[in-house]
Amino acid sequence: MFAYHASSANVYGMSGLREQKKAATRTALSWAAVRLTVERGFSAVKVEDIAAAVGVSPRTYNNYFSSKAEAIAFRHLERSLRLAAEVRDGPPDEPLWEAITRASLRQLEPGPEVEHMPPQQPDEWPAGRQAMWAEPALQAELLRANKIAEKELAAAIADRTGRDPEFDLYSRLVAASVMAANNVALELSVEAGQTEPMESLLPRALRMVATGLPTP
Amino acid sequence: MFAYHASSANVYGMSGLREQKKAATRTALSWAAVRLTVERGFSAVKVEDIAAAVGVSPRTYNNYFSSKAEAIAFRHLERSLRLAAEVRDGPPDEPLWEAITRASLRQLEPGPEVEHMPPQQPDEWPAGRQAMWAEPALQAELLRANKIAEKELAAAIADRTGRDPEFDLYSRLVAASVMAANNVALELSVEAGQTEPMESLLPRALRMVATGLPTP
DNA sequence: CTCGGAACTTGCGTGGTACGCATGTTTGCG
DNA sequence: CGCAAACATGCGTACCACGCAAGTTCCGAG
Repeated sequence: MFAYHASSANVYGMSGLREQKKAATRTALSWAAVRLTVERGFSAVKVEDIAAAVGVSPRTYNNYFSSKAEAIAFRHLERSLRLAAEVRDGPPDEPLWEAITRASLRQLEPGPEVEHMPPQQPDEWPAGRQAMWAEPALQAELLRANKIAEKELAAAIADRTGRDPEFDLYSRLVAASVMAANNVALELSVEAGQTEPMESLLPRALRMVATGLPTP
Repeated sequence: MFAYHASSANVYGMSGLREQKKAATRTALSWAAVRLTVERGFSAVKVEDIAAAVGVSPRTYNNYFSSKAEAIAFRHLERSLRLAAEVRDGPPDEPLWEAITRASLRQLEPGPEVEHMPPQQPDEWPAGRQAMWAEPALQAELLRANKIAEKELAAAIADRTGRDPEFDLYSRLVAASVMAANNVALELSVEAGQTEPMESLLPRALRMVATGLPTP
């Protein structure tokens, strides 16, 4: 919880050398956690391994993340928070749903950390990735990351439309529905047998929730 | 994970005396976990306490639930699964969104287990309840329960509308949006300062996601 | 430049959790 | 009635989260 808040602060303002180092360590830990989990499986990865892979003590690991799942979900959280930030910082005259669609599509682009991409067996990556998502403890933490981002998104939407972010039903419903559309599109595209690319599936889903879901 | 699946089986078919006892024990454990957590706070409750309150060994507790959070979230899961079941088992000629609204409102009614209601200090209950929901580990597990129910709901909707529950975008979007509306309405009503009762807030939210969310 | 305090890292110790395994007990069914 | 499967339990193990105190690094004021 603390780690989450501290991190979101780092995403925006990291002035000193100290904070840059902290952000780098947190990112490295999260990335190592993901990589090792995909390679070996969740329960086969010890906290000690993750810490060792980054070169810090296990105790330090727990200063950044309060659980194994949180470390893995951190990258997902950052991506989701970028969506909210994109909506907030986009051109103010842009129609709301255009901003949302643009921001959602932006999430698909790989972040700036993929340069460290070290999958030694890229062909084994998808299977491990799928196994990772199937882990209950992971699912729970990823959903929590989504909800944190949803709260930010609701605030951004309330800002844009000049509403009280605290008590407004519309902002919250839009935020929740947008996250839902994103998740549904992602799940569908991950599952085998789906041919439609995210670039068209995601806007389609967003248009559906925006215009309504009458019984067909 | 196993506990969740076994339980959903019990909700529907529990024929033998054996299965009834199992269901009773699981419900008792879950209820004890909730009660103790509300009274004392999450981290102040040991697994040992929950097991002792029900009269089983700590080891048996872990045969039913694989974590403290899972036990607490179990009641929430059951309620959410009832929503999906209501939609599935409602009159087939009922319009989809009417069925959804009816099923959602049905969730608000207290389940059949409230007869065991033992809050000794009912005035302290709301505060403890709110503290419980604020616990990160709990949030994560509750969200996972929601997602499990969402999957069931999507299947029920696909059934009703004669679609393939596996690859259909519409069913999943409706299910996800309905859960989102339920959650948003619940959150708003729980937070202080909200005067509108759930009985009108929830249908309003559902109508909004059903008919669309254009920029106001 | 340098020095003092704040922030960060680390090792140690503690309490708690999850679960495999083996054993005794209960239940359902032929 | 009696057996096989399911279940409860105790024990032991590995792991994890975190408080505390000591050492180390960084930043900025003087």
